[in-house]
Amino acid sequence: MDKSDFFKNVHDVARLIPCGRVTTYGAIARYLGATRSARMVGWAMNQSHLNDNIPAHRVVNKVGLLTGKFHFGSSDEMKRRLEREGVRVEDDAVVDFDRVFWDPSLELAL
DNA sequence: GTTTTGACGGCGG
DNA sequence: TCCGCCGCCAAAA
Repeated sequence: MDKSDFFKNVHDVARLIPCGRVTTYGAIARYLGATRSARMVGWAMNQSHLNDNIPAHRVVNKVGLLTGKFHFGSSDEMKRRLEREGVRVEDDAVVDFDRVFWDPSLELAL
């Protein structure tokens, strides 16, 4: 188990996020057993554009804010993709975040 | 080679 | 409950 698998794992989990649901960096980090390494998840997501079919737009911070929107082509790209999947976004924040929240450590229930 | 920053979040005061 | 510091570790300056 190389440390580099952490990034791979992040990407793998990100692909498992169901359509119309969102998760958080911390949730993914916790699922990987690195509760305090949420930042690494964020960095891993930055690398996600190198891979295919990774819905990075479904990953937000714990308050439901679209903190990574600036990493997309345009700041509205992320919001638009989420809304396209049925996730309502208002003022760069996910509406009913608790309701659409998808926790890998809970849903995947390792 | 060292220093700073970063798509965050937990934990302490 | 609210505010602030620390940790995590990789990439860029």
